[in-house]
Amino acid sequence: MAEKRSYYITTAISYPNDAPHIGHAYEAVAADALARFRRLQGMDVFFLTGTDEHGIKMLQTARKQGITPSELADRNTPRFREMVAALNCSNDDFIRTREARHARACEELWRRMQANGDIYLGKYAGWYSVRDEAYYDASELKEAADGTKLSPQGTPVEWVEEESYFFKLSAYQEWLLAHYAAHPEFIGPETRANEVTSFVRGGLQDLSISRTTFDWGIPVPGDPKHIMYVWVDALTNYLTGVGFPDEASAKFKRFWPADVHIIGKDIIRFHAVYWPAFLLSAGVTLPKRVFGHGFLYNRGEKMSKSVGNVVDPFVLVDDYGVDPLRYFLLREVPFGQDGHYSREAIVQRINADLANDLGNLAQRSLSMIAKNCGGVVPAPGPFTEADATILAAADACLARVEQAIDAFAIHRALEVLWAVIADANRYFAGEQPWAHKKTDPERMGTILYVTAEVLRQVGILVQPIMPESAAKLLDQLGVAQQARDFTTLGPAGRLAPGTELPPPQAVFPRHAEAGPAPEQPVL
RNA sequence: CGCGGGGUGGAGCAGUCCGGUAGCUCGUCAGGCUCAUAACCUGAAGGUCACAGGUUCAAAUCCUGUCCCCGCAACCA
Repeated sequence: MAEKRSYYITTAISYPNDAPHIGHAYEAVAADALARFRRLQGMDVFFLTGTDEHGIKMLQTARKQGITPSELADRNTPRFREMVAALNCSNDDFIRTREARHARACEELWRRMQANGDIYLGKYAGWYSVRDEAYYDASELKEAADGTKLSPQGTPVEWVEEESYFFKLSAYQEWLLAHYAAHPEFIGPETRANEVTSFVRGGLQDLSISRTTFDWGIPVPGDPKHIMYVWVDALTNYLTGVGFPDEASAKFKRFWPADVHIIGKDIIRFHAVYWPAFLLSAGVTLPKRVFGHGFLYNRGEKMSKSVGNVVDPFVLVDDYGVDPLRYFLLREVPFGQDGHYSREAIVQRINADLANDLGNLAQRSLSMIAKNCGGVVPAPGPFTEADATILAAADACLARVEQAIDAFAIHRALEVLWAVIADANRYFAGEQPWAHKKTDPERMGTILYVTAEVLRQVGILVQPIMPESAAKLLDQLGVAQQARDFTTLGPAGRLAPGTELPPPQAVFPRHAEAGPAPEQPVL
């Protein structure tokens, strides 16, 4: 009995200083689809998400609202948990960085970096941007019209002097470059890898990794007036999630190193530069990949509360349903690139792809089976060339979809499936099963069988994207619960003639938008 | 000279790395079918591939320059 391969996938942990928005939803859904895909491939998957509750921004937001940071975290973290649930994500754990297990992990990581001689106490004097949570070199600064200094990102900076621990990041520059060269798959997509490489080539400075100006965070071991820099804290969640520092634990041995960290493109630097350096210093194996997805824009505009185009993921789920929303996000936006969303685009996808193409194919074939084949899967006669061709196309899907998923091209995987769905609609129209009803019922049965078999395979392959809808479709095809993983694809799991089918029901109804889209831009 | 992405038929995109008949989805128009969720199938119209030079037998694709748009920098991943 071959041992199952393990697969550890994470999202970035969300910053709960405000309610979740569509960007969080997008990342969670993408990671979930990947996790579900690997499970169906037979892998032993661990999927982690959570919230990053420390950091000075939490402190500031809390102060503004007149509450403590822990109250703020307690108020917002549940919203993220609920969002993940509302999106039907299959995460195996949900980590909060305030948990005791996480402090243990951070402390241990710190001690090891220290033991390795990479942490030293110094004095930091520099231009600090509170908003960016980062120090900047004087040469990086810009000046505003009124003469005040701004960070390269345009945020205000102030001159700060404090005692601080430093991490010898500079010592890792060459090693990082060598690592990128030796593992070109480490950073994806390629454009992000190029950015990171050129950033590292530009030279790395030691990183200030502690603060003494506030106490919201994890204290430095042995020097508790220092609080760990929020990124040391946040990145370590990936280790905490699988049991670090208990490296002997079954979980840690099973799942570390992570197969992939799914993150937003804006935090690539932390994951592709700092994180591997920390881990190398601490003697912990590096994650295999870091993948930065793109951003979603509302009709080409940045979402903004003042413009009124912020989209609440809960509202989208209510309006369109979880599965259509998941499908839209993963089909419309090439994974790794930026994308746009709008109500029109979502409705367009739902109606064209889900209702017209897939839903209608199921309906037209299943209703004929219900009416003309006594509601059981018909026994096919000999296959014609057309039958064999469409079956072969369906059988070939798995390999092509796997290839796309391996490349993190989720949208391509869906393209592959929808190409087969289009072929099947063409096949159905061309073979005209209804024309054989009276003259050649066996031929009709064969066509319906072949169509249903194509639907079975599509249904199985689309489970990671739309778990509930795929389940409904497979129910209607009489596919047993235990016959829905990828080993049943291809000839191995052909529909069994004679299987009784439930009365067909529309799986993907058309969506009629009530009234004009509310967020029409008036520009 | 802030950083990054992009300008391809009405809309949104692929193709650009590795030059060689310009492709897809949606929309439009015409036809077909009638099993089906007014769905499905077929066909058509529609593009000097931002602009200007250059290299080449040949450029959307390579080189140089120019113009324009968008995102980051603000309650963002």
